[in-house]
Amino acid sequence: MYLRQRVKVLLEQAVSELKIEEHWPADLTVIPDVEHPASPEHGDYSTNLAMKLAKPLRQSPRAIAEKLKAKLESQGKDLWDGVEVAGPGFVNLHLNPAVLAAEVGRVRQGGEAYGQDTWGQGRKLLLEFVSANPTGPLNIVSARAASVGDALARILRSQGVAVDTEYYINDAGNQALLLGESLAARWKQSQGREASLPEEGYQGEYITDLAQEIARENTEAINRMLAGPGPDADLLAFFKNKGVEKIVGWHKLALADFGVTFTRWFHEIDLVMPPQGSGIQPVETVVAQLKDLGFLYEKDQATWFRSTDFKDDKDRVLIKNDGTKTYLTTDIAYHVYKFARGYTELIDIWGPDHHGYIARMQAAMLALKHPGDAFHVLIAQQVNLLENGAPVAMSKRAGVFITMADLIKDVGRDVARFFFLMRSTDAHLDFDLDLARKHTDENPVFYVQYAHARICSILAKAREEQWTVPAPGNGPALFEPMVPEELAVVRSLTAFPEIVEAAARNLEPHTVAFYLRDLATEFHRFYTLCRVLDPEARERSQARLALIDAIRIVLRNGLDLLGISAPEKM
RNA sequence: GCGCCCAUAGCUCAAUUGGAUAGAGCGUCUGACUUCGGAUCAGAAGGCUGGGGGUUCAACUCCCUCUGGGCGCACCA
Repeated sequence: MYLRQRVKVLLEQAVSELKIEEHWPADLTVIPDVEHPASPEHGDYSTNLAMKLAKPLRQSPRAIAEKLKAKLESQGKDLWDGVEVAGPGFVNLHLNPAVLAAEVGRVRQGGEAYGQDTWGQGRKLLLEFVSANPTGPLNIVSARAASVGDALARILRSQGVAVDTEYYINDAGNQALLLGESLAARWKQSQGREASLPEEGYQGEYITDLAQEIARENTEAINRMLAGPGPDADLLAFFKNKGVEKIVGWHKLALADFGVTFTRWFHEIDLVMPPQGSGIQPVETVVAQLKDLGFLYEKDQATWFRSTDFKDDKDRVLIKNDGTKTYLTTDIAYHVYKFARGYTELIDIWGPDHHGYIARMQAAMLALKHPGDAFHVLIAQQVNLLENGAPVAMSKRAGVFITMADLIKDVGRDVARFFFLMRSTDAHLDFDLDLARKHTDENPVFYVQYAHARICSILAKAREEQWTVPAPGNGPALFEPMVPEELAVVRSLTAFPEIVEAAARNLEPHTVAFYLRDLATEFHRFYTLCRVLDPEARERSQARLALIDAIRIVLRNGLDLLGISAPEKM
């Protein structure tokens, strides 16, 4: 049990005892907030419990705080250096430095598992992200979504949540058709035949290149089609299928280069025509369900879903008057299929242009009786690439843009990931390419990695010089009193599990990135002021070796949660 | 016009989800090791948290309103 959890338990015990002794109402339920005060004078932990109880108990917060203080003092005697009531009714808890020192051993004993927890066990979650149309290379927003999704998966898993990740390939709709038409047109043009790109077709140069590539690899098949009964239709379908396959291949490659893998790549087409034995309910089933539930109606020869029953702005068409289904229809079926596979929670990460889409999908999930909190959408906001202080102009339509693969090649995997994870997901992000390219102290990712490498270097030197590094768990405790820099860094170490837990609960991976930067700062400060290997003070040196080893572990574990490497040398 | 997101130091962003004196990085200025990695550290300057009103012990955080930005508002995806 991590430190704060122990404090919470003590607090809960105190309340339940006071309930009896003070005749507090038995049905009194409070969840104690135990937090780190902003100011160190206010202790290691502090709770606002007394203020929260003031109203239901009709007593002054300070009086309640005094009672809590007395209880805590007697119960956790060996934990505290002091307990005090402060301000309007805070109870501030100062930890005994020996307790803090012991945490170093706990970190080292935990090793890779330090920071992991089990409260998420029993949750079965499907995280869907990127899911870009297979009509062109992945863009920068996809890179951001990939960073966030992958980090979230790692963070949630570390808390015991069973997470699968999935990529949805939109290969059954208009966009895929347009891709096929664009490819076919470009190929025909290359053959000197009359053809023009469709109105909304894809114009990028990669289309022309891809068309050539497909033609080159499939000359026989194409010749057969040309000689067949319906060459145009055959060619369209052929180029569509081959094009999607190729582009999905690009996506897989770019993501693999980025260190992002998915449990499953799911094809939209499988909902339209479920493969034999797949157990997938075709999209019509969902339409029928919604109809049975009374949420559908006919208007203007189309079938509408009354999503306004669930707070959507307007009702949505599911089946168009030409008989085909909208994107939403298949997407609803997809999400139903996610639930059908036993996932109790769905999280989707969407691009900024889809936020208007959230309400209708939530409406559908509610209509189909899935609890409102079982489906959650995160928006990965827009990314502006900056170069020489000015935005990099990009136009997807014209095919002029920097792809995810370009970016990774340019700045590297670790830098790209860290930059994306330095911002909260739903905030716009300015990505400074010049800064990202710099391998200097200005680049924040190196600051954190450098701390790790520096520690590894000291540990290597210690081995070289035959220092004994105390074994995890039973090494000498840090001597007392610890200097302020040591105390500060140990406090940061004890906060790590709390940070990861909060990041998982709130789906905010960026807090881990901020934490790591702060921890690196604490270490660098400690390093500057405190010599680790000092022949004049062997015992203290051993304690400090244990300390930096604990820091190393937390830095590595934290970087790992973000999918970023922890180099031993730089 | 309607809906959602955003507005915090010169710039880019945090703020433990309603907690105590709003914090970092970059930039600017001033400093620091003869020794474990200077990709480092210390200090200074910098703020009416866009404006106004409200809710309460407590508001950057919640509610209302105004201003200024972004994005949506398809029988596209």
